[in-house]
Amino acid sequence: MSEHLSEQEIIRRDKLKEFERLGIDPYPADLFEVNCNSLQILNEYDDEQKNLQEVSIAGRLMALRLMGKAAFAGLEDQRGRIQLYISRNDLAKGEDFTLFDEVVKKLVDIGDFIGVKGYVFKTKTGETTIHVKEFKFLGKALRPLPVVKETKDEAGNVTIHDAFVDPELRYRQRYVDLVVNTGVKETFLKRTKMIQTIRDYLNEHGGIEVDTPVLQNIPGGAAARPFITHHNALDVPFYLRIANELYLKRLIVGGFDFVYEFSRNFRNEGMDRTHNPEFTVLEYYVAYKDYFWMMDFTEKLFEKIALALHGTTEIKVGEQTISFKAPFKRIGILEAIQEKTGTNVSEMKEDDLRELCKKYHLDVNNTMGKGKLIDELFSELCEGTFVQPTFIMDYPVEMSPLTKKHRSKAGLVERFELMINGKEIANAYSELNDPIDQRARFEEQVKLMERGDDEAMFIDHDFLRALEYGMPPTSGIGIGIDRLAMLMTNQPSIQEVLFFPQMRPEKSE
RNA sequence: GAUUCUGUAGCUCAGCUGGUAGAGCAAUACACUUUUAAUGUAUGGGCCCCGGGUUCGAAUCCCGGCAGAAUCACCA
Repeated sequence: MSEHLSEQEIIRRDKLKEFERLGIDPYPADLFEVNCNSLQILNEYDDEQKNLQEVSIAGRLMALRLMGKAAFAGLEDQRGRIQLYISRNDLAKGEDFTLFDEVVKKLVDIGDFIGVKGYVFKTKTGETTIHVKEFKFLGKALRPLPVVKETKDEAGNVTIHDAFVDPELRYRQRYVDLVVNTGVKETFLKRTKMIQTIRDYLNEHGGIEVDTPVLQNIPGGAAARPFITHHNALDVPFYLRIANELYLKRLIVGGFDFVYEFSRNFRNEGMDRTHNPEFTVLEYYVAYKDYFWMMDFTEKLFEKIALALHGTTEIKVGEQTISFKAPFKRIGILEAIQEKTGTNVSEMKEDDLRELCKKYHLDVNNTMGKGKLIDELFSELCEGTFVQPTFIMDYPVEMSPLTKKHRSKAGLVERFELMINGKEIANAYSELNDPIDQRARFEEQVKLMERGDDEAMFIDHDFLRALEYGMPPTSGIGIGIDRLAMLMTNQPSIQEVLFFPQMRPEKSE
């Protein structure tokens, strides 16, 4: 860190010496008893009853207006902001006015932590305020916070002055963003509530939350480039997981009927407003179920989340209003392509599919098999058009090496993806539990790899061994938690729903 | 990875065809016991992202870095 201090930082450091001179510890160790919060006071204070006459509250000083022998301050705690009224006489100890004249008027800065005790009242202008009787300094801020102010016009429209908006500063110094920008905390609290809702729902239905390895010998369960690392004692490479699917299925083999994990996954790929190198996927696997059951179960979950967060199933996302009311629309991928292009691709050969892709100016090459070409057609021409929640069903077998073959449609598998607002939010299937078929599918992947597909899967022999011991029919799903959080909080970028989105390291000085 | 735009005070931003810096808020000092973007008066604060070049002279023009944003490509 730079040794260079700004004028304001030097002044704040000098104030520490003043505290010392006055015998006040600017970083006291003892606890400060808090008996309420700002939101409670604003909600519960009744000027007729004169309740809340002994409140004790602590937080960060975010505004200070000195008025000679009195002062108004804004105190911000976890729940919001409350005004304080501080008068010189109230803080006096006999004839000693040090606390007001020195501490409040000179040494306290915006950003400092303070604790106060007093009674609640309403000012002339009707603002609920704490009349401070006791004042305790709790912690000095040596760096000045950006000062963001709000004004309201007659219509009640809020104007924000000097907003702290530079995305780089906001993400690198999220702690400042959280302090200064109202609404940021709200987004993250909603994310937490969303995860709690999911956990409750899964637990209610018999789900068992588990943890499986992040460091894996074989990065399986998805098609993606992994991060690689090295274990010194064993002198072997390890991969950071790109998915946890194969481990959860091993647990189904082991006799658990319903397991789930919020899995932090890592993929060594590009980053943009919908991709972070580490991201969270919820996966759950339920024995003796198929993908139809999974659709029913999952749409109810989404409806529940919407209700828990917004009290309604209609949610505004950007320009769109999305209805999370179950049931969701269901359509086969081939039907979806036919709907958009007018071409029936179900009987087409690989070369014809490649020609069709070229007709739509899609970027294709010879390493792409039939399945990948269909996937290309769908994701380029169709995916973005599904705004309302829609289950896209029955994918080509080539793209789905871990999925059970369709019970009646040749060449397809029992898989669905859930599209919302033009994005894939979930991916699920009737799990492939035939070990001989699974081995053959892995071998297909090896051939793709030999053709140059750098995202084809590795063979996981231990996983095959597990399947050979027998796995019950099972349905499993993966849900992109960050993307779901973006939808549910109406945020346009993944960085807004991750506390600390990945960024290039700051240059050290 | 490609293209476009951006980088000036703690924060938000001005700064023209080149003449070595400005505003508001914040800070400092004084006044003010119900203010609320408090007010009034005064004051201080800058490696103009970094490194080269052109020039008598560069925040400004040119080249090269670095960092960020937006769009596109790959992916969830």
